[in-house]
Amino acid sequence: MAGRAVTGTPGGRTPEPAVPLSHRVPDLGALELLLAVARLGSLGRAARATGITQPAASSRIRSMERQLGVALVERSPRGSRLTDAGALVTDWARRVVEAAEAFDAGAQALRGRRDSRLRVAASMTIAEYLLPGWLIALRAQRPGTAVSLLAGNSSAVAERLLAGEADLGFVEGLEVPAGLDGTVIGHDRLIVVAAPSHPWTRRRTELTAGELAATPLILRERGSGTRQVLDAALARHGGLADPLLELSSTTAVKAAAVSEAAPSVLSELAVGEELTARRLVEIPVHGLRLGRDLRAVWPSGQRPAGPARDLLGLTRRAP
Amino acid sequence: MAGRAVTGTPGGRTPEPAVPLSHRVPDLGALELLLAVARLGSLGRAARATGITQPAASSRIRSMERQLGVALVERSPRGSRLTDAGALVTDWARRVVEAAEAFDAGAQALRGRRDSRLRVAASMTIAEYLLPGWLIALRAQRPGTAVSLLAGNSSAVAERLLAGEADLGFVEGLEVPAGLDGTVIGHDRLIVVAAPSHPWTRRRTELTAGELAATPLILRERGSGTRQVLDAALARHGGLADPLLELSSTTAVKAAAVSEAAPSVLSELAVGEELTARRLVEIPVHGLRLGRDLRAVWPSGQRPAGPARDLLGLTRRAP
DNA sequence: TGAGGGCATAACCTGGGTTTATGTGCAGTG
DNA sequence: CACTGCACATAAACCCAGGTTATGCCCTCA
Repeated sequence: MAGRAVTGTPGGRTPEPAVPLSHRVPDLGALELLLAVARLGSLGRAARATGITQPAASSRIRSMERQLGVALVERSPRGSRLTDAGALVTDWARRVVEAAEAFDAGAQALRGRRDSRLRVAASMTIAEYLLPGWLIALRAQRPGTAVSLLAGNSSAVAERLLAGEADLGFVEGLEVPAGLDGTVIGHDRLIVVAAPSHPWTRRRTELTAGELAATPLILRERGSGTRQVLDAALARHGGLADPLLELSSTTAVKAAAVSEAAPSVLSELAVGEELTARRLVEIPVHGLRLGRDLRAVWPSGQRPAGPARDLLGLTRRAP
Repeated sequence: MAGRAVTGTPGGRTPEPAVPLSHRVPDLGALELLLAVARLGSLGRAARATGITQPAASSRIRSMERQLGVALVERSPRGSRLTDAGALVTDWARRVVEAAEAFDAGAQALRGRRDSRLRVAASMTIAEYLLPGWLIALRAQRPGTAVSLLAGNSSAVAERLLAGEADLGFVEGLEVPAGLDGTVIGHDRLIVVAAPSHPWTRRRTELTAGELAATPLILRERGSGTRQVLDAALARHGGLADPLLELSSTTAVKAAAVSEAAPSVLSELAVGEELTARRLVEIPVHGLRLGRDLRAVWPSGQRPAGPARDLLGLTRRAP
């Protein structure tokens, strides 16, 4: 039997670094401070904006420069400007801070107690990849809104809504669960991806569903949402071959696909960045549709109002 | 006069939070530890993997749970497993850690002294969005390689290569600078984007280049690479209208496009994530090609060898 | 029932980051 | 030409998050 369940890291992964990442990368506070300096053009103003004193900011920036071995800001008696290297570092820092903002938005919703003003129930994929961005936008637009989040599969989401334990739900799937109304807010598809070095990226003829079904892939474990969709879609093409590797997290699958010599099937949402950076390449498959709608749902009849309506507005394709 | 140069943050931006992000998000060390727990299934093993002792790990996870107000791991006498909320948090944490890894890879190259084994010169866009990913991959594949990075425009890259001060260059543009050989490794295009609520996202007829030229946009300041390309492309369509807003960083432009009522033109690489998360929508423009090739370049005749060859291999579309 | 793996608690230590207080350099101004 | 304002640097004292060592409890398994 070929498909062994493996939970560890795949072969070509970065080895555990001798000195952990956190000792080589400035902490979030320092990165935020750097962004503030870039934005405001002065250490003192940046200090005030981040709620610390000017000497603290000065020392923090200095120790960051020492840690990175690069001068980041040019001090002058009239303010501070980024150096060229500083501008580059700031851009990288911004991506870290943005990820941290998404983390914060999600975590805040997750903590939310039952008395939150807006209770959201969402499927895993949506909760993981889309909700944090929406929540950041919601916070910008309606700063007061407290959100709580419950993540589960479609039927769990439906249950919560029908029990009155959630105000708005998000599900991915082909149809609206019974008892709910909904609207399509976007679309997700499973796509076949491979490392740029894989032979499939050089094919002249399109891959067929049959070929895909016959090829051992790197996949999420059986029972995951994406795995179910894939199993169903390929049933008519001879069924899925035993996977080359079964991993328990989407990220592990991506990492394996990047470094191993095998293709994988993943949600488009999960691999957006890898595709634009060309760490992975999409392989078109002839005649295989693995799309599914993303829907906002609510109990039949009760159109969302108040904060739920605000959030819904942020998520709609084109209102 | 419509186009005022503004460097501050645009209107609808998130206000400076009362308590900074860094106090609401666990630090990188804690996030790394959480990932290790997820991967290894035990606090003790995770502690060892991250170079701390078991009690330290225990206390760190506990304080993270206190901070977030959510139970993340389920302790048992036989190990620790993530809770549902923990799995979600771990996914968000992974994105932060990945951004930090990219930061580290870039910073390490930036620090690289002149004696590094591989000296890379790259254009801003490539250095910002693509190189960090490549460097992570290179580190995984050839752990020893020390890389140094110099970022500048195409002519600066060419100069460095010809002066023998860089081993491999990356440029975006329509042609290979004189004296260099090169190979196309990818493609970038400028695309028109707008917030999902913008009327342009609902057009039935495709936007024309003339309409685009006549519309006040949110743009990078004059002199930036993307601005030059856009100016040139729209010259024959009546020239660019005065911008609605001129901002000095790509991220500021993105933020403004998301929250303001005006479209923008940005590199596809810069907005990949916003597009997949549908915070921005691409607006097709009839008959306007704003593509440019991404090329690896080196001095004529001297085909890259050694580490330069390794890096080149990682970046190629399909070898 | 003893051994071992896994987590929690306690007591103590350390260092990075903070604050307050003060000094230096430059620019614009009456 | 001093004076004032602003920006950054330095110094000294403090604080606490996170680390370590030592130990105990709990559960499982041979």
